[in-house]
Amino acid sequence: MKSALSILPNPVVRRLPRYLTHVRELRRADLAWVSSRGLAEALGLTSSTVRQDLSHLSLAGVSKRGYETRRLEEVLREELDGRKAHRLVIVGAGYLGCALALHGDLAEHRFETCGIFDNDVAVIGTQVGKLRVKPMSLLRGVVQGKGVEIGIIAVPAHAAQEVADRLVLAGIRGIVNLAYVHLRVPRRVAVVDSRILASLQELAYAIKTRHGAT
Amino acid sequence: MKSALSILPNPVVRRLPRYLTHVRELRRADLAWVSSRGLAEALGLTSSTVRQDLSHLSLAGVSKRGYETRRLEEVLREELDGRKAHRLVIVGAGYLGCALALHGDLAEHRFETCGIFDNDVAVIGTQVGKLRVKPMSLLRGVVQGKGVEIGIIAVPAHAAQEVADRLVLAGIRGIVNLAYVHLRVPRRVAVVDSRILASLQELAYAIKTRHGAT
DNA sequence: TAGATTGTTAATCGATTAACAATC
DNA sequence: TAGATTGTTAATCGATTAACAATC
Repeated sequence: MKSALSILPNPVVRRLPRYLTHVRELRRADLAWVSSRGLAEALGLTSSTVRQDLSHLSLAGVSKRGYETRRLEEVLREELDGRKAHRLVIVGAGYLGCALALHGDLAEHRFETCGIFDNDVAVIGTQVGKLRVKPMSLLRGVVQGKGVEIGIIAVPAHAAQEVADRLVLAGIRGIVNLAYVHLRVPRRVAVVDSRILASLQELAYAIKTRHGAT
Repeated sequence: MKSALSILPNPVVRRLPRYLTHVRELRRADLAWVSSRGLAEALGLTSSTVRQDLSHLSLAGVSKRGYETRRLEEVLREELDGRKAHRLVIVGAGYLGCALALHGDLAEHRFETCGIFDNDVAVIGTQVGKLRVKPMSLLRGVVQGKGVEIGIIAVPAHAAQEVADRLVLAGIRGIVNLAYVHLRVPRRVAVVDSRILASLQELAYAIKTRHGAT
């Protein structure tokens, strides 16, 4: 059992949400314990990998029983969602941006949407859930005023780089990029690409080579 | 230069879309050549990695000049999008499903949307772009009738497993899962998770540990 | 107790990086 | 020509898996 603030290897970080979603299922089914073998089989890993991964968390398994699902969910959420809320803004109020703004899961995981922005006068001012779409000119003020850390780019590919530049200028620390373009940003800003088209391409490749993937 | 049908390591497959999107930028800027070093710097890799990656493709670089951007885009698209179209269905006609259905990029990369489905009578029958939302009862017929290979799950988490089951039953070969749940499917079916919440969590972690990522 | 399961160390595997001869 | 850049081999690094003593 290590300190929760040690730096986890990236492959581990990317597996944590999978553990979390599976463990929630187990809890829903009222299972109080799960073994490394059980997790491994459900997620397509080896039990060794599971034990290695979980050894990074503040959690102790119990011989013969495994890990307590309640505690496991707790530490996974703590590791993934952190202790304080993450503030974010969404840029782009098309279907994709609206889907995000209306998506209750984010708030449930301590991601707080502080604004949604667009440059189209036809949508500026319209209501999306509890938010009203704001013009891009107000982006900087909101980011700095509310201490927003994260920007989600939900605009068409051709506009994404410009949006990224404005987010960087506003002082954002990380970007989730949903557009199918490569963004250039200063090194201090972290970017995670999350693009359905890229996922489709990965999947098509996996199918072509007859080979399950996740 | 190897045959394009050799099996690429997964880390390579996941980098290919990034090369592709960057190379398109270069072409737009009318740059005819790019070196491994140029690509590496733009994408945050080493030039060694770039040369290793590209050596898997049917493409030869030229000493002193690098790779021809036109040809590079061509082989990347061939590798990623394949030669024939991939047929897909979207399940869930909420904002997210509609965003996908209306998203021109898919068709441009040879992903052909053959249907959009929902079980809500309020949306069944409504028009989304060129498609009309169909009831779930017609899923199987469409999948089998049109030879659909891929299903995209764009429904709330609590409904995702059931949708996955129906897609599997219909004979789908791969699933892109946008819901924040872990799906259980038979081994022959490939699943790629593409979840914005997981990307946010990965990003939050990267920010926390002061560390750029992609 | 006997058997199952953890936590951890050591072994293996695979991916990334370095290095350099070949080449334009 | 001299210098830059590829393609590839070898070295390094890191992640996954195997193995097993400790433990409940």
